[in-house]
Amino acid sequence: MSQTKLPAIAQGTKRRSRIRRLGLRDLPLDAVDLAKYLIGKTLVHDLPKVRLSGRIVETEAYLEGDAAAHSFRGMTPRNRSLFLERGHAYVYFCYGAHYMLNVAAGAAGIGTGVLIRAVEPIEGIEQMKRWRHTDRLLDLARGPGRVAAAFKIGKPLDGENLCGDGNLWLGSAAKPAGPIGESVRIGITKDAHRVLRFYERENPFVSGPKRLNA
DNA sequence: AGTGCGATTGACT
DNA sequence: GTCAATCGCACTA
Repeated sequence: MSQTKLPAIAQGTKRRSRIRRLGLRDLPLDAVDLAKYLIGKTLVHDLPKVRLSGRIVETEAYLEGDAAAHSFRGMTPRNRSLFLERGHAYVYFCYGAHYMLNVAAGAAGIGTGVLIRAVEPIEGIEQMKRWRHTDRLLDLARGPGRVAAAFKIGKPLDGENLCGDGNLWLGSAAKPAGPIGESVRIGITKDAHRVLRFYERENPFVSGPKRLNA
C-alpha cells in the first residue's frame, strides 16, 4: 500500500492550509501596531482563474491628527472607507494613474489606516507580469501603485472587508518576518518627519531610496 | 465653475 | 539624477 500518492485534491488542501485567513481579532487596534503586524503577512486576491498572493514587506501608518492622512480634514466621499472598522480596504486613486491599497485601522469612525507599499509576489506571478507590462520580478509590486496594479486592485474593491470571506483578504505569514526597519514616510509633504514607515530589512522587494532602508 | 495638487511611476539626460 | 503625465476630488468663490 503506497502512501506517497495522495489524491490531488488532498495535496491541494494541505498546501493551501499553510495560510489561514486573518480575522478581525487578529488585527491590532492601533495603526502603528497594525503597520508593523502586517509585515510578513500575506495579501491574497482570488480571481476566477488565478490566485494572486504575496508577502507584505513595507507599510506606512496614517494616524489621527496626522496632516498627511487623508482623514485629516474629516470624512468625504473619497476617504469614507478609511473610517470603517479595521481590516477594511481603503482604495485611493492618485496622480491620475495609480490606485493604492490601505487597510483601515482602529474602530469604526476613526480615520486611521495602513498603506501597503510593497509586496513580494508568491502566486500568480505570470499574470502580474502581464498586467504590469514587465518581466522584472523585483518591480512587480515594489511601490504602492505597483502593488495595486499587480494585484488587480481598483475602485470596486474600495470598502471591502479584508477579514471577511471575500476574494481580497489578508492571510497569516507564510514565512516569519525578519527584522523590521523604520523610517519617515515616502512622498508626503505634511508631517514628513514622523517615523511611520515600516519594512522588512534586507528585502529587495522593498521600495524607497537606499538612505531610508539602512 | 474654476483651480491646484497629490501616500507615483516610467522615461529620459 | 531630473521631470512630465494625468484626472478625480476638495477647496474657493
